[in-house]
Amino acid sequence: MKEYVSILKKTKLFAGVGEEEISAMLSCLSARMQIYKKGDYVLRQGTHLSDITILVAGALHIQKDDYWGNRSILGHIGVGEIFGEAYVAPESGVLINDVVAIEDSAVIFFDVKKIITTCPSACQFHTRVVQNMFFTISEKNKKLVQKLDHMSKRSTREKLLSYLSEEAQKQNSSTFTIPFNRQQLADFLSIDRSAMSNELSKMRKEGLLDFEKNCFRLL
Amino acid sequence: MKEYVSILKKTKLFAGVGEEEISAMLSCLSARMQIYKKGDYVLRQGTHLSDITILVAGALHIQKDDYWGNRSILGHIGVGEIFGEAYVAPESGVLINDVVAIEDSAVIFFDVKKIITTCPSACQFHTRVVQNMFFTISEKNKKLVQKLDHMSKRSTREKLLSYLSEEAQKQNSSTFTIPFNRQQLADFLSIDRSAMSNELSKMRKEGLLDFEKNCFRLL
DNA sequence: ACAATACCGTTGTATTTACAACAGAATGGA
DNA sequence: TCCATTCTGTTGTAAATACAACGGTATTGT
Repeated sequence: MKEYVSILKKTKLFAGVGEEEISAMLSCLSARMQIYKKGDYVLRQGTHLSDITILVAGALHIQKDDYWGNRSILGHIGVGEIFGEAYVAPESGVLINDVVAIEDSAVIFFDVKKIITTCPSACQFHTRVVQNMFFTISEKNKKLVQKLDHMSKRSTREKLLSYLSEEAQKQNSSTFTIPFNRQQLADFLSIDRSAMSNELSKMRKEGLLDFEKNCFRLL
Repeated sequence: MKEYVSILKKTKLFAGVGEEEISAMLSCLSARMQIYKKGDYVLRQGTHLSDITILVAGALHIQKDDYWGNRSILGHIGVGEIFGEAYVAPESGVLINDVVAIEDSAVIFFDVKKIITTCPSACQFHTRVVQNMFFTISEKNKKLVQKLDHMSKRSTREKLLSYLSEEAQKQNSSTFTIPFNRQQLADFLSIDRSAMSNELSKMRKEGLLDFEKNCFRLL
């Protein structure tokens, strides 16, 4: 786990906390790490989770497959992001999505109860981490609201533009890359892949945008 | 504000805290209350918010209207529920939705920073409230994930069944009422009202469910 | 009590989307 | 390098949805 402390230091969860304090807290909070190969399930729908988790290497998708194999992707988790935050409350029930490694990945699990019930004055930086976690979950919340905003659009084109605009804004550039291939983007926006490809082509013809692979530019 | 302490006592945010402690905390946290008439805007898209808010009377909708007057409803807030939790983080930006009173309502605003930065040992129950708020935001998070689950369904029928099933489960009964009229339900699920009415009728004919006004029964 | 308004279901038509199939390009492994 | 696999854009058709319009029924306010 030691090798990832420098990664943790850069995350929002540990913002303002030094590497040594992080190391100390890892044992104090009885954190455990797990390695996954591309394609492995990190968490499975229907199971319980009482940990908060943070990705320190690789990338994950939070997704769900129905009976007919139709997949819908709830979100993409990059290095430094947390997940499982919707299930920290007691009686929050079971997971309603799978979490899958789309690259070789490493995940650290923290016992949530230890984080929030241990007296914050125990470690000097504990208070800070509690605050950070608070804000992180709130940000996550906003992300979900934004995704709902895309999904509430009625047409394929509107959904695409809504999502791409947000990415451009988030990456602070009209040229940006997205963490999805075509099928994944379609599954993320809950639209048909071929219809989406079609719409992208039309928009390119109309001069609204340009793209190559997963790199896009809004015009 | 005094008259709503008994309401606050029943909320998840103040679970485990007595009425007297709540009264004490209200001033300690410099809470302020605001009254709204049906139809009033509680919060407006594009503005900043650094408070966490709790509804103590009435009902609210979190919604958004586009240029053409098409409305989409993100969520319904009932008495005891919090809102604005997605914007407590510093630099979380401006609101992307309006919050509107759909009945005469009363809202209490708390300064988030005071809640989480004041030393939790100051008031005996402060720690408890911080934990409660933590869990409440997490639950809110789960709610959003569930709504995304409905919205990711491809057809009108699937969206309806997904939503109605969740309501039945939440209210622990196959007979239940929903807090929306038809137009609002359509705006909530991002589908066409007439198509929805049509689909509901079909499902009733098929014996899948029954309904009258906003009272439904799954069969 | 009555008028005005809002709500709900229904229908028909135009538009959009889903689905299936395919070919060329890119990618990855042996 | 070559073969198998995946990824992407395109097309045509079937199916679903959006939109507009309408009448009947509640609801509201005066």
